[in-house]
Amino acid sequence: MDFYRRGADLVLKQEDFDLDQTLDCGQAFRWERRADGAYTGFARDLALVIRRERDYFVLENTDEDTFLSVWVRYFDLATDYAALKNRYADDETLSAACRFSPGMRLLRQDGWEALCSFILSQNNNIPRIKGIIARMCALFSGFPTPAQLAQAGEAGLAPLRAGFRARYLADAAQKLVDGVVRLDSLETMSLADARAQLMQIIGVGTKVADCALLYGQYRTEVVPMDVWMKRVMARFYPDGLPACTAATQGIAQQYLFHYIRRNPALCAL
DNA sequence: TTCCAGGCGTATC
DNA sequence: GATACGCATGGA
Repeated sequence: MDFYRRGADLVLKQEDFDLDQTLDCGQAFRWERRADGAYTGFARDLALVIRRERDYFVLENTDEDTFLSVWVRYFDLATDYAALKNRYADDETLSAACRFSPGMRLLRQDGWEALCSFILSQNNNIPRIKGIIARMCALFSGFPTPAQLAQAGEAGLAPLRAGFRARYLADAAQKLVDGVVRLDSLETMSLADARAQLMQIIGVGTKVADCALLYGQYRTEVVPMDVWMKRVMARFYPDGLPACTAATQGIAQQYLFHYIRRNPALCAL
């Protein structure tokens, strides 16, 4: 990681980082790709335009303080992905997945946003998930707080066209407002306790809870088992993920998920 | 028209 | 604990 200020922008030299592979791989739903390849999106309420330029990235209108305090963490720039991929190279399938998207990184998203996003993901497809979240942000002039969603209630969320998931979203919001569910200690809690905490919410089962923990709390030991990962496990890992994934199985999962989504024939029997 | 989508709640065995 | 089914919505 090497960076410097250039006018109003911040220039970043960063290996193992590709915008398409990181921002359009099914982990975050609020980044939009412009025709020129730049991405516009948010970490919490902080907006960013980021683009690739030759051998570096440009973060528009970003100073060093904001970069260091927000974006280094959000893009997980302090983690050595070359070292991770080197370890994963012991496994043939994982090695192929890493070669397929060598610039993928695990985003450290806001916990509440990740929870909402993956509540909305169930029995749904990615373009529609993005659409629902876009309508939600439009309705509330930004990503809504739990209090805003709770006040809107299930009926107030009708414009989102989220279907049966509106009730789940409203329940999550209400339980956070009431303090029944707390997100602030999920990062350090035992995995069992963290899952149990989240699964008090109607519409949050093991898979959604695990996504909330991986993408919203950086619990990299968690592997969300969606239909695609179940296919990957059945086809390549009947005895479980290899030992080389160690405590970062969640990141390994993201390489595998993206690989199989873009190459579904690999799991055809 | 029918099927399917980063699942979950409920009923039933 | 395993399995079957409905669920809102919209694109293929």
